[in-house]
Amino acid sequence: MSQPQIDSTLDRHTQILDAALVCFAKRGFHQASMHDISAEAGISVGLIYRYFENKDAVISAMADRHKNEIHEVLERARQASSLLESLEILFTAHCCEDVPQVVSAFVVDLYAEASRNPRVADLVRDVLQTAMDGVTDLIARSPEAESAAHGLKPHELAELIFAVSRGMLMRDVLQPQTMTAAERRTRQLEVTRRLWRLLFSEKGEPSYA
Amino acid sequence: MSQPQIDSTLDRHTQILDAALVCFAKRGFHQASMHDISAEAGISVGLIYRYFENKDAVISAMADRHKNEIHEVLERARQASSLLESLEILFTAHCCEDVPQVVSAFVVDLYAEASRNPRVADLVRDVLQTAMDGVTDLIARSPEAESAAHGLKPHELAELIFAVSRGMLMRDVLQPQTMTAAERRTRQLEVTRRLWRLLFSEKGEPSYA
DNA sequence: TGACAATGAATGAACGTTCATTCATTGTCT
DNA sequence: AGACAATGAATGAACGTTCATTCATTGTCA
Repeated sequence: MSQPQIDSTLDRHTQILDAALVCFAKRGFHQASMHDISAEAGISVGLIYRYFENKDAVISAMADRHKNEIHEVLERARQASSLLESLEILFTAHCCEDVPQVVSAFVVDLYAEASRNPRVADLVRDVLQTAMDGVTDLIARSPEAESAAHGLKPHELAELIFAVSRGMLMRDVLQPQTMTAAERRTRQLEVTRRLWRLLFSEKGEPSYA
Repeated sequence: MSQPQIDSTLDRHTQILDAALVCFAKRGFHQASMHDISAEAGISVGLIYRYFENKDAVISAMADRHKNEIHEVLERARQASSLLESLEILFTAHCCEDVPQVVSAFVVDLYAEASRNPRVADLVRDVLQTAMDGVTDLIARSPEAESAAHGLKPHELAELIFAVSRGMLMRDVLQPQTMTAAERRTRQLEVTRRLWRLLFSEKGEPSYA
């Protein structure tokens, strides 16, 4: 009744993008065809073009949505009660079972695309900068970080943290598809805790609070 | 004179693969056409098919060559006189100015490809495992690693090191193309030294030998 | 209310293009 | 001449994109 048009339009958009995410993760941006996406979404090809100008626009919209999702993850990380917990949220965001917020294969593809598409590169750089600023801030405010950290500045630590995060994401795409989201999550958490121990625990001191 | 056939065949192979690397890095595996590659190599399309069964075979051969290059890098790292130097070699291998041994965009693409092509995934996993075993060994033998390392085992340290390495590689593809190899190298080295400081230096102790 | 007009979401066959691949032909040696 | 390297026009499949057409829904009259 209320805004039936706008609602259904938004639904169509997300419906198409959801389908696109599946297809892109499965076949990659340029191997996934518009027919694949329409089939996955259960609609006709032509209808996609009512909502997106062309295939590039679908890719751009996906990238934009990714940006928003990263911001949400960052917001959740910011509200965590400890720095370790924040890191755990950041490192495991891409292996959620429910809404596949961030799918590893998609992100790796996104970076690959960024390497040759300046528009995508700008967007990814922007997302990264925002997220890194957020974590830098998180570290600067954190009591744990003060004592440890080997004399490294917060932004230097953030840079390392994000490097590890991206690196684990890349590692994740090599995992056989049989691995469940829960198993991936466990692996990620192990590495996160090791990194945390390295970054913020006193030498020799056991790191469990 | 001596083995003119085998020699020229080998040359053609590397000539085609060199061209393919340029094209793949520039456009990606599936956007780079066989015509692009033939033009880059300065030969005809048909000739590629004399040396490679099809496009997939070119991609596989590229992956194989990447494997060998990684092995060479690892060998160089192994012969370094200190662990720090080894790490520096591993982290900067992809921003060589001369022979572009490992090009960031290509490797990111390789991982993207691995996420959907099991053959490529097996190969990349294998390369990674070998390299990580090598570094684990390097760490285990290193005198620096004994005292520090926060109680982490060598293979856990190696895992972190490779995560950072991959993460920096991903970061590298976001750098504007205007950045020279030397500038990239400098950036990489900065991060490498920070990581090293974190991993192996005594708390508070300045890390320059 | 019931008949009819208008709308625009949705379809999918068709179009032009691009691409991987083939192969008849040409060039280049000994 | 014979053998092999190399060419690039030709082929057909697959792709992104378009658009004439359908039809359920909504609005408008009597």
